[in-house]
Amino acid sequence: MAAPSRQSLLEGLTPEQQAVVTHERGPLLVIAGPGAGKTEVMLRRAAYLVLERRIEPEAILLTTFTRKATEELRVRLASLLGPQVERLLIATIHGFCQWLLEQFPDRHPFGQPLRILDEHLQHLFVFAHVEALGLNQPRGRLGEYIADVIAAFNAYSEDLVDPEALVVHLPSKSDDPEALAVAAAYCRYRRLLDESGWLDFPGLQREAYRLLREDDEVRATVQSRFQHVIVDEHQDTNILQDLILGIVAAPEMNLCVVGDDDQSIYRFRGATVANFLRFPELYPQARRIELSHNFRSRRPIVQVASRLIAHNPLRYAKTIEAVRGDGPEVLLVTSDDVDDEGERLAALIATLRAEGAIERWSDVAVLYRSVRYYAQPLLAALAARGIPAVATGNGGFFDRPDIQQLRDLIVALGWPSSWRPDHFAGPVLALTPETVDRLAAFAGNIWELDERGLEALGITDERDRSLLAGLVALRRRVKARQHGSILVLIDEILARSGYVARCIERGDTRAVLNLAQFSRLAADFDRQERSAAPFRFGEFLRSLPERSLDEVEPEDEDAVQVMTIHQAKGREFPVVILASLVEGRLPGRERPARFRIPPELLPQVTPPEIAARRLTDPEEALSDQRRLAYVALTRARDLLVLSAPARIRRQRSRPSRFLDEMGLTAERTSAPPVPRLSLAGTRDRTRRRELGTSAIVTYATCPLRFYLLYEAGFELPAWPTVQLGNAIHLTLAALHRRVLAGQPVDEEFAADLFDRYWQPLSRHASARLEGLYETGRTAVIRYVTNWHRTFERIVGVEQQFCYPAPHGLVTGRIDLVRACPDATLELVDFKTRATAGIALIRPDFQLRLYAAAFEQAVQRPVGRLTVHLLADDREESWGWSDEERARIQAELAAIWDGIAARNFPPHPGTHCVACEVAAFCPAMTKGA
DNA sequence: TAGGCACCTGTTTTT
DNA sequence: CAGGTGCCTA
Repeated sequence: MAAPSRQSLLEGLTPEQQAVVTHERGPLLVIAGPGAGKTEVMLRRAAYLVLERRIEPEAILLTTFTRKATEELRVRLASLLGPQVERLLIATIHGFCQWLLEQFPDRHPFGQPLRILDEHLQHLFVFAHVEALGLNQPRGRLGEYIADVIAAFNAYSEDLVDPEALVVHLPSKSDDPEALAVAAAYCRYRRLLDESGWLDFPGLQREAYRLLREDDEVRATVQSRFQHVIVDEHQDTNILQDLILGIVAAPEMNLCVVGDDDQSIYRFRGATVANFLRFPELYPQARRIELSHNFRSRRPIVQVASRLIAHNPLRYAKTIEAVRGDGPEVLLVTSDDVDDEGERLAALIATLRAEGAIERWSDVAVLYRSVRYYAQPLLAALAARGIPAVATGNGGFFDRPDIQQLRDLIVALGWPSSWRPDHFAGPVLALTPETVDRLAAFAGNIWELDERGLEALGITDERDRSLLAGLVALRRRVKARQHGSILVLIDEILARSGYVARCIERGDTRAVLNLAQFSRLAADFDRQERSAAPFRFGEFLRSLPERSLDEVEPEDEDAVQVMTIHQAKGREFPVVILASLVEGRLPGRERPARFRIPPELLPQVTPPEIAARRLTDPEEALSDQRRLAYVALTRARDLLVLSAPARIRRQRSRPSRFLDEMGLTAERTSAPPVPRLSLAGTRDRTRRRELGTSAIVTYATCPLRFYLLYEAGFELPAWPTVQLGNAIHLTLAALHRRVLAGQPVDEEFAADLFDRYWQPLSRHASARLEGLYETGRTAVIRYVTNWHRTFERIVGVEQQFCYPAPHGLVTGRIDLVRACPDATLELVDFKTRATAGIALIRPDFQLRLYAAAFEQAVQRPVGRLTVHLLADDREESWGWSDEERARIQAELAAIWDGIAARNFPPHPGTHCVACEVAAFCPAMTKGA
């Protein structure tokens, strides 16, 4: 691929955009309004630094807000930079902190690998330690209380509140016993975390900040590596994050922050637009560039939005130019109350489609401040008209009957007295009505029945009987504590009932996605709670805040997009309807956080006036909501519809003050005329994505397996053989690294390494695991004995690569790279399975894929591809030719097309015996 | 203008 | 369930 020239990096950009790309050194503030093309400009700047200024890619740090955004940046930058993109650090700020801690494992007490509490794990952690934290007297529901407490903990951490100082000084500032209890709990929480070696998300940042500040060597290393720091979405950084970035960029201050003060909507989570607004004050030498062309929205939309946001007192004043020119006027839909509003909006959407203003339902997005609470009337009205809609942020995960039945079954397996007859009647088991009746009439203990007993009960259906007998057997395993994990129970129930296979067969992808989410929830539980006790799992589920989990929706349907304004951020739609513009909803009533930090207790890093304003100023709260409305308005490309009900339900209410501020009056109107739109070129491009080689190989063997594992994201019980594979993999990687470092290795060293990597994985001792341990240990020792002659040829270990294929980015890691006598490279992949199992995973395809990707990335010819079969103590090799390169590229393109077309049929074959999702597969279960 | 009672309503979410 | 709003009364 030819590298883009300076010319092409600047092509098609406005002079302001070009100035951002070519800015030489020193702090740079980029104020980028909506639709200003900021992502493209940022990426071109990064590419420009590498290609024109000859900055090493490693010297560039690019941070953004979400992981999804980092993926998008990586994929898009790959088309400018090629495989070099791998060498830049593109990460969320959390990701950067994690990277930093991993770089310096001996400079902090959190070990390696880091154990990070994600959202669910943090909830579980607090839930598991309620009593130790002194929080066992919750006010209201336990789940809500834990959520509030966690919010307080995270706020304390991110504002660098010293826990000891908090308990000492809070009593003089506050007489709220609850707040005092939470402060004390925070102290214990921090101590518990430290003792157990877990890091929560704020802890990750706090620890990175501490290292950067207190450890001169870490700071010097990091500062000398990153000569350029580019920060996306800077208006949504919090105080701690901004401090971290400031230190990293400190020596030369090549700190480029990109953002829009008008789109800062994460205040409730600790983000401070002040970081962005104070940038010129903090760095007086900073250059300031405004990107004020809007390439997205028609002029009336830009005008209305600009008029609204001008009412915010603290902002950079800006004039935005609507490049796309004039368009239809903004529509105002009035209604009696929120039920009426739903009706009218549904009718409007139907009309838009009927009159050809839009071509697809998904051209329309309806935005609410809260989908959970506000969207029901619209969803009902759409459903009544048969208009498809997806509502993200609906909180309805546990409303699904299948999820309920699965949950009830699991709890009942461990705690039979929780069993109620109606738990039998659900879609997962799908028992016949007669069976359900018989079971409901039965007064005894179902778990004590065997197959004959079930027959005696009058259960005649053979499938029902064997399914129930299977559950009884499972209950016995649980009772004997032999089941291992909650994940095993889910897997067994889904496999025995055939529910997943039935869902796949009738195309119910929604069910599959939600079952996968349930499996992830259980995997989190298993990771934190080693008890595997169903009762505890039930308690955990009950402890989750009400409606805190969304029902997962399939993305690919053509459906009206109903979502929260927060979720719409960064996206665009031809038609946007901003609904429920009524006082009390947008703007809503400000409710202060349950546990507040007295500003006096904040450490000196925060200017007190900012701390105070962020937390308490009602004017700032209103500004925040105005920004929220602004974000919503500016999502629209062609048509913006505002909807203002006269009341919420019965109580009188007023139309949102924001309507006045936009210069619109909420006069009652009849149905507004529908304008004609020309939507040419407004379609979202299909998202180019990043795929690992293992995912691609999986698709190549069986698209359905790929779907279940990588699209739906099923968590499955770890098969013992997978444990073995992991341990061997880690062992060989460490062994090879040592060889590469020029240090001696022998059999004893290899065996010790294996012991180290095996032990943490074996929780339950069993004969099976003992056998696997012996197998692994032997294989590793034998490898050193018989293959040490190849060690001198090792030139790369666990070599990462990425390959910008035409359809997306392929990433992967090669176990081992050896030099060949003819100066070509040999790529080696280690396999634990015996030859019989090997044919099933297409190692030749995998290695050719590696070769195609790797030779691009390192620009050295690959001559030989090798699979090392540890179980058989032998290697198998292939050559690598132009012909094969062409073939693999064609195959890769076909795979990518298949994934993009969402084509996921099962591909049955001999490999199915080794497939962990065979029991979910219609092709397998039908035959059986 | 203050006080009391009835009635209504009910954030946002990423790492 | 709990806190706030609005209406009514004194």
